[in-house]
Amino acid sequence: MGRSADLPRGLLAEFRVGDGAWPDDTGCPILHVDMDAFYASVEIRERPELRDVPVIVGGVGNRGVVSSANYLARTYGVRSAMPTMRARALCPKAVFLPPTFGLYQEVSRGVLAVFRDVTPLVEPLSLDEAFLDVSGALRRLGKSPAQIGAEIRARVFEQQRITCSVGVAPTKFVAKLASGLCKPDGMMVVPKGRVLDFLHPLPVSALWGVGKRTAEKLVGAGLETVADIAAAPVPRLRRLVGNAGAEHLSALARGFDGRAVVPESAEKSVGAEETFEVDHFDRGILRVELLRLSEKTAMALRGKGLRGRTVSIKVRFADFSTITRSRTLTSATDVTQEIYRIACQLLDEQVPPGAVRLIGVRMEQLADADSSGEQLSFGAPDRGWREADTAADAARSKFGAAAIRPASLLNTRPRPVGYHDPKPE
DNA sequence: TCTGGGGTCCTTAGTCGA
DNA sequence: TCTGTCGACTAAGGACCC
Repeated sequence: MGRSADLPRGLLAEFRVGDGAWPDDTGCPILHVDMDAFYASVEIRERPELRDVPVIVGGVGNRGVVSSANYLARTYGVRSAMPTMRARALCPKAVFLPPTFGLYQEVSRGVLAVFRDVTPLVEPLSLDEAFLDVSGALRRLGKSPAQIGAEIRARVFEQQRITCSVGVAPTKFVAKLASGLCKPDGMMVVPKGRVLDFLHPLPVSALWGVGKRTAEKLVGAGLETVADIAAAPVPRLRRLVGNAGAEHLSALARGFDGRAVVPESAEKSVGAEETFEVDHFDRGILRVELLRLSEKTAMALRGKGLRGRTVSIKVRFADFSTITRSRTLTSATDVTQEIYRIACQLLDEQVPPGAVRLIGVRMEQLADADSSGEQLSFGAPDRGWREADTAADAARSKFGAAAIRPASLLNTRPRPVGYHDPKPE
C-alpha cells in the first residue's frame, strides 16, 4: 500500500539490513512497521491455495477500486486505488475478493499487541501500520532499535503468519520512507548521520504531503528532488505551496521532523459515504440513502461516545465534480433523525439537480457525549429520538445489525459499490 | 484508466462583534 | 456616528494519506 511503491529502490539498497549485518542505529529510536499487502496477505493466510495466485482485494462492482494486491498481482501492473475494471484488464486470471474488514481488524489487534509488548509508545496510522518510539525500551530489553525491529518482524510472522517491513530512523518521516523502500518483508536502517544522503536523491513526491498536484507544481518550477527543496529559499516555496506547506516541506527536506509518536489522538470527524452502481437523479432515492448514511454515522458516534455539532453532506455528480455543504447546530448531537433532518435540508436547499454518483454524510466539531452540554429544553428536537436510538443500538448489539432499521430502509433501492448478491443455494 | 471510503489538514472567503 | 481592522468562527473546496 502507499506511494513508496513508486520510489526508486536501487539507489538506496545500501541502507537495507541484510543477514547478520547490523548497521549503526544509535540515535534511531523511531520504528515504522508496515504490513506487506495487508488485506491480500490476510486473505491468502486464510486460503493457502491462493498462495501462488495473483490476489486482488477491493470493490468488486463496476465502480470499485483495488484496496490491496499481492506482489504477484503487482507484477502485472496492478496497484492500490486502481479501478477494479482496469485491474481485471491487466490481470484477468487474478482472484478478486471483497474486503472482510472484521477479519483485518482482528489481525490488526494481534499485531498491535506485539508492538505494545515492546513499548507503550505505539501510534497506529491505520489497520496495517504504526509508529513505535523504542527509546524507553532500549535499556529494558538490552537491544538496539534494529534488533527490536527484527524481533517484531519475527514475532508478527510467528503469531499472525503474515510478513511486515520495518523502517528504523531518527524521525517518523524517514522511518516511514525506509519501511516503504524495503518492502516486502525487509528492514531498512537510516543512521542519524546519513539522513541527508538518504533523503536528497529522492523525488519530491517522496515528501509527506506532496501528492500528484503538488509534485506537478514543484517539478514545473524546476524542483525535482528532495535536495532541490532543501536548497530552495522558503519564500519561493511559499509562493508555490502556501505558508504551512512551505515550512513543512523545507523542514522535512533538511531532515527535521519534530513530530513525536503520539499513542492517542482525538477524532475530528466521523462519517459515511457511498458510491452508487448507477447514477441517480431521483431526490427520493437520495433521501433514502441520506437516512441510511445518517444512521450509520450516528451509530458510529454513539459507539465512540461522541457527538457532533456540524452536519456536512458531500455530493459527487456524474462528471466527478464534488460539492460539500454544511450547517452548524447550536448544540452537538448523535441522534439519527436530527442528523438526517439537517442533511435533507442541505440537499433540498443547496444541491442543484443532476446525476449523482456518490453521496455522503459527515459530522464535525466532535466532543465527548458526556461533556457536550445537552440542552434539556422541552421540545428540543432530540427528545425521544435519543431514547429510541439507544434502544435500537441495544437491540442491534444483541440481535445483529439488521435487527432494527427505519421503515424507509426496509426496501433498499440503490445498490452501493461493493454490494454482492448472496450466493444462490 | 476513470477513479472507494474513511479520514486529516490547509487555504480562502465571508460574516460578525469588539 | 462612521469607518477600519482584527480575531473568531463558519463554510467550501482542494489535496493528501492509507
